[in-house]
Amino acid sequence: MDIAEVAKASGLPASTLRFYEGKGLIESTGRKGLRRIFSASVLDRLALISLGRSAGFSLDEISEMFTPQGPEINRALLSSKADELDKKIKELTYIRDGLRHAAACKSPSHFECPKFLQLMRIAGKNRFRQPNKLQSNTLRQEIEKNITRSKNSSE
Amino acid sequence: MDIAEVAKASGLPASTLRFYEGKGLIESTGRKGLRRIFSASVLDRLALISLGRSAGFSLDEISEMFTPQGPEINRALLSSKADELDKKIKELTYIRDGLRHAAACKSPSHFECPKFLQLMRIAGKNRFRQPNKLQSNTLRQEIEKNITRSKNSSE
DNA sequence: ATAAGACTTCAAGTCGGCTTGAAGTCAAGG
DNA sequence: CCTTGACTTCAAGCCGACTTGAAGTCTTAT
Repeated sequence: MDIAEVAKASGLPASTLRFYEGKGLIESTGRKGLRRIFSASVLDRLALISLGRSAGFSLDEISEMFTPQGPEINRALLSSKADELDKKIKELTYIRDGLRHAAACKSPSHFECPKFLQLMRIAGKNRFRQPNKLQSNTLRQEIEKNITRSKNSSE
Repeated sequence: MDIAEVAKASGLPASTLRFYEGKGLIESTGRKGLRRIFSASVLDRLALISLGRSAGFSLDEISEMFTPQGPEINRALLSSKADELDKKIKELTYIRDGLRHAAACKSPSHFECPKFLQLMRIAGKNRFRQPNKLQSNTLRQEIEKNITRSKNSSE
């Protein structure tokens, strides 16, 4: 497929596809003259990237998930990401309930509604000043530590 | 409280507080010389802003939730936001399950695992090329339409 | 053979959400 | 009183994720 076909099939502009290729997120299988040729499997990959983005992962994080440096790190990383998502889901659930309640509540100001405040407090637990980008360094380091540990213990 | 106290109590840097004030997200109750004075209630507000941010809302969206132009729009907006969150939560749940499965799955490549692909397909339903910022224009317009409609019908 | 038009590269621009820096003001303690 | 250091303003800078524009190359249809 050429880039226009991929663009159409994926819904992403060609500029984004080039950008992603530059970042190493996708690969073209070759060139015909200057023009990139993609295999259809790039569509799965793009779907996954899109999904990852919408789950709040950065492009760099997504490419980490894709490019396993060993067979294990990928799984560990994946499941750490799943845990992250799990926390996020719980948080969002509280916030959603808070919003729903606020929308229905008769209190003149939401700050005067104890139920709302409580939901917000639960939602805000152990999260204040969370960074813009998830600090995957820490995450990464943890995983690497684990792997090192398990390598060591198996030697 | 002066800005340093608010900063300490909220965990946000003073620069962010000034920035938020500039955006109209928070207000200082006065000045002492040049220095801003805040009332303690700004902390609730900041907690809410933080929460909203972590729910993925932009500062502009958050300020819309705060500044009701009528008594009704706020509730309608809030509950639209809750619906948005609900969709997001469902999506994230599928993605999380997908990641968990991928982490546990024996297939050499995730693309070869039918279960994973299926989860990803469900997660990806009706979402491809979702914008960076939620297009709250549309949302807003819808709400305004509703309000206009209900005003008209009640007149 | 040539012209249109789809592709290419690379640099620069955009947007949101802040942060940083320079230059100035002011309150409080010694 | 005067220094110090926490505050102030305003402009510019930064990061991620793209988009846009200019200038060039190729394919293809006539």
